[in-house]
Amino acid sequence: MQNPITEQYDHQAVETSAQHYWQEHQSFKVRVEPGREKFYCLSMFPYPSGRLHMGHVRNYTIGDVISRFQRMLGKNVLQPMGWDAFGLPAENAAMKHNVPPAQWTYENIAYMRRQLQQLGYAYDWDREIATCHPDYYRWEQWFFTRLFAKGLVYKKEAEVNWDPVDQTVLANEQVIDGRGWRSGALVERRRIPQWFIRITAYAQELLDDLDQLPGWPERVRVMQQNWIGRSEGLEFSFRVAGQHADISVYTTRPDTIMGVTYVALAPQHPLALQAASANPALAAFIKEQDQVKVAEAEMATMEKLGRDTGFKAIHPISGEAVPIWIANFVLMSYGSGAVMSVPAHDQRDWEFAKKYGLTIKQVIRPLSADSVCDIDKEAFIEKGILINSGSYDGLDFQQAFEQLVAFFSHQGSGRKTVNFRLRDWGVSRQRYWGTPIPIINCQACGAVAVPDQDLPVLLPTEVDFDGSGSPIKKMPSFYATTCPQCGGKAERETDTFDTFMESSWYYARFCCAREEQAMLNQEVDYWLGVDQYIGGIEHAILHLLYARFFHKLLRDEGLVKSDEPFQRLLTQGMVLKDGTKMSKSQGNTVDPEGLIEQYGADTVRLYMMFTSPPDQSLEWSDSGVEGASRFLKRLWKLIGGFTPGTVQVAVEQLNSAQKELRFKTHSTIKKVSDDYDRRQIFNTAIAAVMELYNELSRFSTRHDIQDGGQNQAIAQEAMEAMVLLLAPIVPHLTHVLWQHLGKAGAVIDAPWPGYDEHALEQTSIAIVAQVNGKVRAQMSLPADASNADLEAAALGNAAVRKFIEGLNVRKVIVVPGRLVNIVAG
RNA sequence: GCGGACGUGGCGGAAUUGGUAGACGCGCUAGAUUUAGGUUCUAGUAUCUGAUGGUGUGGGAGUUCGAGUCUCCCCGUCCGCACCA
Repeated sequence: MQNPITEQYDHQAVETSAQHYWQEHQSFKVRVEPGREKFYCLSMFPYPSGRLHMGHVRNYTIGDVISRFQRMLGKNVLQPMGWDAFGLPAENAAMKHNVPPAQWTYENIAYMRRQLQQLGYAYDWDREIATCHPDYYRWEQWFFTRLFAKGLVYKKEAEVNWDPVDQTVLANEQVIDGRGWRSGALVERRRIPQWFIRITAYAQELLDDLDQLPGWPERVRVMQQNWIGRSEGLEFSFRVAGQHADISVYTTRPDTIMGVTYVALAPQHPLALQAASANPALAAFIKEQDQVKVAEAEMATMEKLGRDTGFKAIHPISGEAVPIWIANFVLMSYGSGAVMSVPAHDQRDWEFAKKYGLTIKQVIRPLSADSVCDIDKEAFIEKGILINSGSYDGLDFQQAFEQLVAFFSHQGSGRKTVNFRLRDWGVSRQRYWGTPIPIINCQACGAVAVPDQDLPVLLPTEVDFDGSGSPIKKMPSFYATTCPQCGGKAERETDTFDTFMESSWYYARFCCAREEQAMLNQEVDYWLGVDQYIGGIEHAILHLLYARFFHKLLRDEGLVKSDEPFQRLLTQGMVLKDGTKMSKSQGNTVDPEGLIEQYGADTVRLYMMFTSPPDQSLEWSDSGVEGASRFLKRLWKLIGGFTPGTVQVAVEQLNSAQKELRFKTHSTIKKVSDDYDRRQIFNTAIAAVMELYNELSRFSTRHDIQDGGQNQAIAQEAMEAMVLLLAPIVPHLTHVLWQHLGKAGAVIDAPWPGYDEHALEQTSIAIVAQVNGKVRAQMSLPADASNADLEAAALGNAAVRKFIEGLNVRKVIVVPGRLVNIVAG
């Protein structure tokens, strides 16, 4: 290999040289090393859509910087990469370009893998995973059959979008303005049997264990908390006058029960349907509400609408008869699809009551005089003291809650209930390009799991893809089979799994990616949990919740030992251009490949890390890339043009200029180390190194840094620090410069630099003198000056005296090492 | 509507524990080199003022010797959830 040290920075030569070295030495291949501290750094794996976009580059650069930093700290770092390879885009591409989804996917993977390698990411490619490969999805099928045996999965009917022309199920994104995206036909709602996993059985644990995740951003935890949506309340029933059926309701405000003036039903509620069967006007109203629900955009501004059913409910305490209404704001999918309505103390109930002239009865009064309570203007929704509630008068919320729960429990007509907003996870997709669900349906035996020895259920890749539904639904060679239990004729499930299934456990499979005999092996005990996970905020809820859930399922199957998969989470911000998200549909993308060609991978990496903190959005700027490139050229020129010497730094012999530069070097090491490790803010780390560069550059114009003495030694120390501190961000350039500085071994194997406390000690420090909080003078004082010395220096300062002349000094505040503030008046 | 984050030069952003606001980079201005342009280098660059100095972190109040940072109210932007009983 040609020596890439040339006068001009040749990024191509530099990057080829470094990448060759890593490949030859298998630098990033890792194995379990018991007793050695590990670090597992994972970036969310990409969908192989064809080419990398800037969002990928940002995500993977952040992960690579953290990985390389941890490696320099001496840890055994696992950084794997793979492909979230199943999904709808492959099917769309198949139809558009007439190429089988498998071929399209594998071609994209090959292309994107090369792009990632160009960027110099330190991945252990021996662990590469593609989720569409049977070696991967077979274990997902196996695991599903374990859950099936435990009763953690079940089948029930659920709604899908049905295109009556194409005779196919549509994903939500394929429904545009209520019509199929290809046929343009009005989409219908159909109920078909689908598989569900009981995530609700883990709802409480998923909520509680958020407390075990201090390394996650607060907002992600809050989002998950809201999504799980736990509430405590009372569940009880109303008898319906003249009917057998009761109406079960759930309330979080049992204290307002004496204020119930009507009961509201969801349009789909059984009693609503019963009332409609004898009343065409009601039936029409219900049908109308069903249609409105399809157009979700209108939900936001929807007016509250309802109809009286004519039925009366009997209040369980007062025995009073109250009307039963159908209301469009009551959801069939939450609670029991019916609510007790207390218009005085619930704003929705209040609006509804006002509109239809229903009674409003106040039963709560404010606790304090500050609260505004005007039932004529709006509902009073705060908790307070009960009134107009018979024997419950005078109680507060908590007392009323307990007494009412006791009352209903004693009667056997109600109980305290915990409700979750979280629904069970529907995993069936009526799609081709996904993991086949390993179930055989037998007329006699019902749903039977595919036995272990028959796994995997292979997804045929030689398919005729015409786009009207999944091809395997039309392939008897796939679905015709026999029942594993009775041996009779049976059919396979032709649905495939939601692709969130694959991404819910890939982090664990990376620990033992080539294991052929099991889903996971004991290597996961060494590598898990993931110490640092990096990905987009758009996955804050679904992916991260499903993966947490799956981890608990794996734990309960004895496959992993911990409760949570991801210890520390970094959610990187979007890449924007002209103020909006960079995306194909916006037509404002910048192709990373062209940039890498023009400027090199290091410039692209540096720019990405320098422009914004990782969790904030990044505004694209072409001139910013130029700036990053300029800095690397300057660095190259300074260090590449320097000849390293053999003289050691002799701390005791330094003059003040040398001491100053050395102070800068070591304070930079200290600051940058903290930025990488604790703060995870890289733009300020780079800025600090730039400052050190500027100082060294100034030093080199005033002093001969090739003097064979201390100037050279101190300059060299600064250069070595800069190379090491930038190594995680611009690994190629620093690889070559490290060699140039005459160091043995590669920079990736160099230890992270420590700083010398002694170098941080200063003999004199700058102190600010303030008068009444305003800066009036800068003073240079000995570092060991006492508070009294500082005060005396400030009071004696000519500039300060001008401002306190004729005033009484009332107080002097001394902040050691920083400032003196004189309060005078 | 509810929940969360945020608001600092022409721009991206810095100020980590309440202690010199504007680090670093971009852009811009002037000069040097080269000169066809670009590159590179040097100096300057919040704002008002001739200067001393005054003003300044969305607006208003407050706490403090001292507030970009803490408290309250208002305005605005972004994100999430969308009638959750």
